[in-house]
Amino acid sequence: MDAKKLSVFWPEGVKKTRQRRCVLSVLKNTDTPLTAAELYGRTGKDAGSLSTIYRILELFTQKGLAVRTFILDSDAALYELDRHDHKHYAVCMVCHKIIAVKNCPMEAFTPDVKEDNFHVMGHKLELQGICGECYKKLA
Amino acid sequence: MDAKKLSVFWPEGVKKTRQRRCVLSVLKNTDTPLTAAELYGRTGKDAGSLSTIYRILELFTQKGLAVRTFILDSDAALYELDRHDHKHYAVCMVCHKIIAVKNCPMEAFTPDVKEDNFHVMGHKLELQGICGECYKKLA
DNA sequence: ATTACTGCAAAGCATTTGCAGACTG
DNA sequence: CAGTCTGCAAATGCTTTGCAGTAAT
Repeated sequence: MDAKKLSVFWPEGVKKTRQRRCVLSVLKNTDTPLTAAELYGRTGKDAGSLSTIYRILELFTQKGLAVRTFILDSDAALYELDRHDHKHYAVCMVCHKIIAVKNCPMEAFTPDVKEDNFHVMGHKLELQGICGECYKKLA
Repeated sequence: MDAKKLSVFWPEGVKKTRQRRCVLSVLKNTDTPLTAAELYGRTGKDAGSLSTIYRILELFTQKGLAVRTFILDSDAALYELDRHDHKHYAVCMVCHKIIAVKNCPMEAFTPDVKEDNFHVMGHKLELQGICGECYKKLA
């Protein structure tokens, strides 16, 4: 993750610091969303204190660099680079692995909320189930 | 909400207390999910302390009487009676009103996670947008 | 009576914030 | 150098828990 490549991402007027570079780098090299704590653990503290990581994640989110999500009944927020690829997730109920879903059911769907005159602007879909590996292990 | 009707819901081996009756009654008469705090406020303290409400909600959830959800970027858990009606929600981005969606896009959809051999057992869908009232108010 | 339930207060997480010092541009 | 960012520690908001007292069967 050399600085040149990262600089492509960098928004105007945002200072480059070791911590921010580090957080961006980790996000760039991960394809599943991470919690702030996971990022903290995964960076060997190069990304700074936990509070700094939270601040950086909020900054990135505001600048449109990252997106924040929540998964199921978990209470920790997940962050990932915004790759603009309209992703959804399947979550394994056994090992909690997170798997990207390639296609989206909403593409050809018009939700029936018209009677309320609701203007749909986006959606969030999450599949629950059991991943192949865990399924095999089941008796 | 007389006791007779509520007793239909009551699971075996669970004691009937004023607090539990009260929580069940409020849930029964509401069609949008509520937070523990909302329940607390709405019951005039008949449902007991906040910690009791949390305990009751967890009990109901374990007994299959209620279901727990999370909405978008909110961090508070929502609870509602489990009416087994496969509901989804549309959430207004302005006033945060929650509206039930009548039909489900997943009915005729097979998600493309087969390559991972993922066994889909359920899903969660949430629409984001602006409700009719808020839309009108926008300049 | 026995056993389970409640209230209170304190503890636990994830996340946010105040402030003084450190670093970027 | 000026303005911003970071670290630390304390504060917050939601939720859980320990314990002693209270109520249900």
